[in-house]
Amino acid sequence: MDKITTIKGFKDILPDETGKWQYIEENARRIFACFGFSEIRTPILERTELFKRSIGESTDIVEKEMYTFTDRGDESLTLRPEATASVIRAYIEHALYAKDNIAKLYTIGPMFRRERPQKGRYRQFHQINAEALGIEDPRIDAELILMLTHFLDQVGLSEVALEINSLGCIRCRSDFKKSIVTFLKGKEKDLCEDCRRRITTNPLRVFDCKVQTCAEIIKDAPGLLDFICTECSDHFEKVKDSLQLFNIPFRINPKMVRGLDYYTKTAFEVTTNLLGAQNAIAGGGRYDALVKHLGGPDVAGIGFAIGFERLLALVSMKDKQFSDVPQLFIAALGEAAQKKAFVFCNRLKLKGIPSEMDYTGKSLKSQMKRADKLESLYVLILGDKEIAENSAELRNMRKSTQETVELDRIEEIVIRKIQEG
RNA sequence: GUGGGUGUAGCUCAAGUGGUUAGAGUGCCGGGUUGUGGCCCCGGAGGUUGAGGGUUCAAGUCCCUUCACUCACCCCA
Repeated sequence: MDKITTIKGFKDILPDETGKWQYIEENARRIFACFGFSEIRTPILERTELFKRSIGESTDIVEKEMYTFTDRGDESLTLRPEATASVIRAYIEHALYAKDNIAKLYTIGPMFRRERPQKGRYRQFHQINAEALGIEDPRIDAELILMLTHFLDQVGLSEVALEINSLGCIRCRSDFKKSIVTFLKGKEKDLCEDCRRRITTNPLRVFDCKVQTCAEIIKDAPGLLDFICTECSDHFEKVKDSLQLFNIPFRINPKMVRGLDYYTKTAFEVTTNLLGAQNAIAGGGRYDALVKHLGGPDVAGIGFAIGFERLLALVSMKDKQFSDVPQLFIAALGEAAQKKAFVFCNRLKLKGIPSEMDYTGKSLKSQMKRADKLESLYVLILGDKEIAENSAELRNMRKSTQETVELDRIEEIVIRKIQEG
């Protein structure tokens, strides 16, 4: 019989890792709440049309990376490859804009993309997303970036860089696209195969092609930042000014092009060089046309996504205690002692004191070993001798000290000891 | 989808050019102590060498096929 295993690119998150996951999540929740964000949870399965319309038909995600299937009859469904589309869908569907002009939302959960797995890339991966809807002011761009960098700093992430760019609005970007296509016309034969394809699919992508000859050619092309309209460039200036108010270091990367069609104006990425080929640990940007494009009101938006697994890989947390250890382990010897131990052990749990015992009736030595392995603070030794004398031995495992306590008062004594530390 | 690397005990890895019964560390279980953890000492369990086929007197080792993992390209978190 063959073993049944996880499918390619999917991972179990095992008990010794979940503490770290919770630590990251708790920090995100606390900090995001402080910035006025509320949690939203949306389904991981959506109608395929949602992603086609928001992310863009000709993007890699939609063209070849989605888990799409036909549900029984004829409806096409897709496991979400990213969160923003779902959040906006919910925002429109429940008319959240009618309750408040401004909505600040975050969500944490799994995303799915069917790519070849490699370091820092999985087919099921997790993201922490934040979206601010209804604010056009460039200060919110900076505030969101401030929240992101503050969060990364709080969870102990260093050696990361912030890169920003402006992609222009729908109008100036499409003008720019045209000028790039014109520029590349006639030079096709010197471009790599991918870039020849990009001319029709996504000409801006030629900018970050790693092939030497393509880089040479595109070097002389007009830059997006020189091309954007006054409104967009004004917006970008204000974002930069606001970032400087908080001394957030950033680098302008005019070649940064984001992979989703809906981005406009401000785009940003937090990168590292410690993760191999996957250098982006967080990315985001403004998407002022998306809400309307998905059938909602004409509302501005901006958001970011943090790659959970990539973040975890970078955060060193060896000094922190992530798992709860039992405060008391009861080593019981013999029938009568086990019965007493069982009652006592569970009474402590009901009082909120983590306690453990052994049900196998093994030797005291092996029970002590288990208590040690669990890193229990105290061990209560309860045997026939103690039962007969109406007492028990209470051992402090850290200090290796031990004392005899009255059996009738053990509950009270143990609780006091534990509270004293 | 394309290319490289790697598959041996739960985990990390050994086994010159093919050659007895595939080893070690760690972890697990037990003993050394009739009822006391860690350190130390001793013992035990645990393997279809990823799978299938081929060459050979003989394959963990060589050849073919296949699968898995992994890194990279593309793209992205």
